[in-house]
Amino acid sequence: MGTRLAPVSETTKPGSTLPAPRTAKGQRNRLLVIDGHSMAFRAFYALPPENFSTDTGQHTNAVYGFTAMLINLIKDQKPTHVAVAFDLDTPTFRSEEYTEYKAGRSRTPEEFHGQVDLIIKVMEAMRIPTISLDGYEADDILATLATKAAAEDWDVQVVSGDRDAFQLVNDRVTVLYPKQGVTNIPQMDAQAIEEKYFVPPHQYSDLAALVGESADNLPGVPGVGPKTAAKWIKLYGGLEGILENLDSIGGKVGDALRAHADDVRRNRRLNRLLTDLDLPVDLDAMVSQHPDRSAVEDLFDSLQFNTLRKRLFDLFGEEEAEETGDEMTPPPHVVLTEAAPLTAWLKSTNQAPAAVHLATEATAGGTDVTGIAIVTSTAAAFVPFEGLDAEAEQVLAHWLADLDAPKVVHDFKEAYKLLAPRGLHLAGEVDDTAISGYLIQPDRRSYDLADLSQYHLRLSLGAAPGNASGQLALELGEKDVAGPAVMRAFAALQLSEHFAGQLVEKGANRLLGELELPLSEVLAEMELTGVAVSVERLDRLLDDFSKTISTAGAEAFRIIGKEINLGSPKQLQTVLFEELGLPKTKKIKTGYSTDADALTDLIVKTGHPFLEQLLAYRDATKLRQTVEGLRKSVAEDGRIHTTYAQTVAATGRLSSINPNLQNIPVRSDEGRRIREVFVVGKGTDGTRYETLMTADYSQIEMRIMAHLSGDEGLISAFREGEDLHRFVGSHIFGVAPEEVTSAMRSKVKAMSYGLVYGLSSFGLSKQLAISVDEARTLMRDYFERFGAVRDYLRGIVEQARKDGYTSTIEGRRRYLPDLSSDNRQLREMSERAALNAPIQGSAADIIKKAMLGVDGALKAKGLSSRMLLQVHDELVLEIAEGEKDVVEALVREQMAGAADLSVPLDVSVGTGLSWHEAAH
DNA sequence: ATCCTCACGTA
DNA sequence: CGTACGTGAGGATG
Repeated sequence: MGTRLAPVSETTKPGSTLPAPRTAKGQRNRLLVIDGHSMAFRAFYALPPENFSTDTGQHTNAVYGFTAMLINLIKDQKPTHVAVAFDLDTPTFRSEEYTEYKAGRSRTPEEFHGQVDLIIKVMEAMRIPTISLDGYEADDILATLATKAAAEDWDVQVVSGDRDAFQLVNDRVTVLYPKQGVTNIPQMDAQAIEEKYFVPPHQYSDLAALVGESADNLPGVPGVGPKTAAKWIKLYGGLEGILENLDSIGGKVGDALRAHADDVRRNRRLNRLLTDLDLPVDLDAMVSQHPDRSAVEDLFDSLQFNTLRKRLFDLFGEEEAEETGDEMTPPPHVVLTEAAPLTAWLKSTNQAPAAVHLATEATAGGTDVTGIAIVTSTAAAFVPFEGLDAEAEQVLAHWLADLDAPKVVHDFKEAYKLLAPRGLHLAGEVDDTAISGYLIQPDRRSYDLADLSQYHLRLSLGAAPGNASGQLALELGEKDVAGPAVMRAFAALQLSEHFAGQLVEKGANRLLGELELPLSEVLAEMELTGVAVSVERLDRLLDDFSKTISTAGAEAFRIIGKEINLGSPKQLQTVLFEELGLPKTKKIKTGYSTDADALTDLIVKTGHPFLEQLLAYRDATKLRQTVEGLRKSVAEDGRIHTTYAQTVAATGRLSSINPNLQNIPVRSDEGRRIREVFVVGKGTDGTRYETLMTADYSQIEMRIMAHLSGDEGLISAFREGEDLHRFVGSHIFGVAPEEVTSAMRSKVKAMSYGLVYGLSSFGLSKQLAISVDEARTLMRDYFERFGAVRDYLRGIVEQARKDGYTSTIEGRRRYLPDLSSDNRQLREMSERAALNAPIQGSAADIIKKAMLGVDGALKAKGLSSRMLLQVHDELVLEIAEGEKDVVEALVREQMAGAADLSVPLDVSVGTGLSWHEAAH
């Protein structure tokens, strides 16, 4: 949405209604006005477009440079008022008088397109007015504003790359004229102009009329430069005097002047900036405001301006924190260390929802809990752990574990894990604001409490406790532990109330209460448990892979006759494409790709021996890297404790970090050896574990596709337990199932899975190394046989475009606003996401439900076996002695029963002493 | 120190 | 010109 304003016919308000020229602080107002197009162009040429583009191919170098410049200017100049003026593409009075005006400029480069609109959007998000006026140039707007503001005794800074602005300079007005790029913008005051052009600012336009301005395609008098022009101006008191005394100027330049006198008069008419336009915006509307946080978040997200976002928020952050409204403060808190008052306080909450936030402190070993803040809508308390008497701890422990004491926590799983080692069990969770925030907006970058509070509540929490400023306070012995923790608990409570309505509106309440919240405790337990590894095996693998690396590396160096860093794509590009002169591969941002696909291609084409060694080297380094990471992650207890991120994947999947146990190699033999290091653990409190068990869904995504599309063919294939790809292949190729060759089967398999991702015939052709024609025929035949699949896929996108979101079988939504973007790449990306989200997301729903079921069944039966890992469609369990059969039965039952689809959910189960052995 | 790009592992 | 992730190295930037 643009803010370009239509020309106005009414006169603007008289100057008397302008705001007082002085701010409350008694300082003079400072207006910063910017020539938008001119600075956008400067920024464009200062930064290489190829380094600034979004994933969708929109170039952003001008937007970036402009925004960075603006942030710097605001920081340095501290204006009280800001505005940006833009030219329109319509004719101006200048081009109407002189058709050649600004002609001869080279066409705007392709990469510049769209960037001015984006700059306007940025201005909107920053709450800076943008002004343009039909028939006039931005410079005229600047001149009018500068004149008005100066008349009110304001200071004015005009930012423009156009020298015509120099005529505006006076005691109050300076011009910031970029020398080079957009970082070096010297101030041009009267003195600077006089030094450079030998005339005072008010006569600069006289001089420019004589000399000419090539940027505007205004030719001057041949042979006359600034020095001559200045001499004449001085002599005759200005251009008027010169033109009156044309005849008395001698020499060749005198003749030239007489010959071009009309040009000079025209130049002077055109370069005079108008200072009396009727502008539709008052000066007081330009008062500097804080950016619209959420708009900036969203916009900078799509522009991928991560650094700038930080710089912008840093700039406004401090002030904003000061301005946090009084209504957004927690109730005053009491500090409770004794049992009686604690009991009384907890009782007085009357079982109203209480937000719980842990005060923590970073220690060498990790994070220590120092106390707990408990905040209800009417009261707040802080319970420090130090000095807490045993009885009080009992009271606290009881309350924390009380299912009837409803609690709001931000990141419940983390709190649960922090309390567990102290023997404290956290229960009664009614909301986790990280998760509810995620369900409402599943594609946010961060669900940090401070970010969410800022975004949803406009509440600034300030820096997280435990940073540098906290440290300083600690040294001074006055660290306030309770205050920040209470504040954060309060923020979580506010957020929870804020989210309640939205959750209902978005149909996410059940998903939260019945799936995600209970799951967070299950995940917490899995993370605490961890998975046992054999350090000996890890070390052996490290050795083996290192040997392969040295051999392959040495051989690679021998072949090319020198040593380079094989891990540097840049150096590889030089060797491959320049020195060895191999054929070019697919283009990437920084040149030509050296990825495995490209290298394999090159092997086929050239058979160069270096490539093979390089691939072997790459393989081995990747594997070693994985092993090294695992090695570093082994905890004291000999187990690896991953962390599951429950609010990261926009589709509803979990992700695994520190380390990622969801991407342990499985496809190659060498890679699979890594799965041998994950072993059954020893067990502790009397329980002995005998084996690992893996249980996975077979072809869950295709089954969901069959269910959602209702395709009779697919459904009956699954119901009859046929080999899906063979079945589909026989239909597409028109042969009996047993006549489907492995080549046919793999084509069909690729296509089936491709469909789930929104694969195009082009993509299919590339993946199968067949012609686009053949791929197209293949797809056509597929859809002919399985028409409901095509209808379903089409319907998904249509529905999502209409609703703005897709839904999974459990009602989990993914919002896809870009489905109606006019940027094709953006739109098509969203279309593919729309195809995939219901399927991937439904699979995520199903396995999450299954995990709750398995966990519940294990507990109900009093078994000691436990879940360790989840890898999207697979669960890994550690089986206690004698429990194998009963666990296998319950796992099958719970996993298969996690959803009621029109096709069965097949589960395959295996056991073994290592993850590798347990695979099947 | 911090950010981005490339490459590559999984489902 | 196939979705969803996380990690680490190199290299450019501050």
